[in-house]
Amino acid sequence: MIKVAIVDDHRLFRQGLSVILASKESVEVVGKYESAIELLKALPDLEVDLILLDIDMSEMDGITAAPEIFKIKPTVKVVILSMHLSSHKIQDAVAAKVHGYLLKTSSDEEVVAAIEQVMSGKDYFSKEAHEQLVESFRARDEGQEVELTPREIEILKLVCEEMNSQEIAEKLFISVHTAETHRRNLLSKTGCRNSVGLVRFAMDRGYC
Amino acid sequence: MIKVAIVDDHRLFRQGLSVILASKESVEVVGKYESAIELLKALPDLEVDLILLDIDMSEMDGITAAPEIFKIKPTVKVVILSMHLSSHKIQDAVAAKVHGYLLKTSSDEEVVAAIEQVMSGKDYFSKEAHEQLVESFRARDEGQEVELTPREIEILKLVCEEMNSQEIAEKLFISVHTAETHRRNLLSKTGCRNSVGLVRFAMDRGYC
DNA sequence: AATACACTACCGAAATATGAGTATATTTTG
DNA sequence: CAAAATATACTCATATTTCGGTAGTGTATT
Repeated sequence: MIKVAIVDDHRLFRQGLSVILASKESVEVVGKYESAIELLKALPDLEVDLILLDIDMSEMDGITAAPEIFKIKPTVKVVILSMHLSSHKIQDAVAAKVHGYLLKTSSDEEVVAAIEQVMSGKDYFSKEAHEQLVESFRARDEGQEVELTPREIEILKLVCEEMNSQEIAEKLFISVHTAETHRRNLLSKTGCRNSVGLVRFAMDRGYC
Repeated sequence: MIKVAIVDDHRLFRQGLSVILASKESVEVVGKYESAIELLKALPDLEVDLILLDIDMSEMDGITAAPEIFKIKPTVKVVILSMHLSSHKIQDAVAAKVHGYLLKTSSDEEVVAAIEQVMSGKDYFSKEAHEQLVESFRARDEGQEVELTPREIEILKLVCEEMNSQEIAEKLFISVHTAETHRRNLLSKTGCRNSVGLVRFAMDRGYC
């Protein structure tokens, strides 16, 4: 029996998945948590083989939580359960060294298959996630992997709050020129045409 | 036994909820659909008392679907199951005359309670949804109920696509002045400070 | 020591957006 | 039909963004 924990802030989903998995022969649900923080608290005393981790959670998202999980229990397996097919999230998930990525549109059979495969030592990425990943690598070859500096991210967030360069400068105690330079660099790095593009970029990346 | 149908594009959620509800005495799940369109197709021949309807679906969202459902089966009850607590969505749901609004963070007991209450003829709105609704009405008293004209929505969408007034004008075969006027009206109606605010507004309203 | 990078700051100019008005044609609606 | 709402177009003025440069300073890495 594979000991599985479920982390998802939607109680109905958590309970439903738990009932489904409980009916499977190879799987045993040993814990349900409504946030990554709760899981992290319980983890040291938890006997668990694999964690099904939601991404979109309010307090701490799954991808941030994964490294923390591995710090506490380096041998535990982590499989991401996500709603949407965001290429950045998949890339982040891979970078966080999770062992699998599933969509909530999957069937229960696929979840069990993924759990079993991951426990056997192989990673499991759903077909859609896999395709998205391949596409991302292609796009990377084509040219751009957008890497923002911490300061740029800071400026980006303020742009998203409807602030103009003047206000950003005042808020960060820098010159307007500097704020403008950062904005220009943001535009050129992201390939956006204007601030509208920046907001969309920021939202896609989860910066706001 | 109350005959219930479930509409949600996440198969795991759909199946999980179905299993949960199947174990309840008063409820019988008579159908599961992964999109509103599928449900609408099946509806004429479906004996159903109440439909649990997800909001965030790719093809047709729940709130758009509700009126179509009532056209086909005027007596059926509709309860919205949503992930997030967006005040606009709740308002839209109320406007669409659905009979209930639940969050996916609810417990299974609350879902059953809601189903039973709605079937008894009363509406059921979760505590959080109710509070949000009260707040919205307060905000309405304070001043603004933002109503955009179809043309304004059209301009708004193009703004969200990183187009400037010149390009919008060309695209819509109107003068730049007109495009600019629409933009300014959008800013003043929504109370936003710049285009960045407009994008966020548009996203919140589901225009993009 | 040299190189690279991030952050900072500036200049000048062109393109766009925003603010405050006015005005008219068309469509919708009571 | 008349009134109201909507879409259209304009002027003048100012603010802001965007684009093209250049460049010093500190820090980390090779």
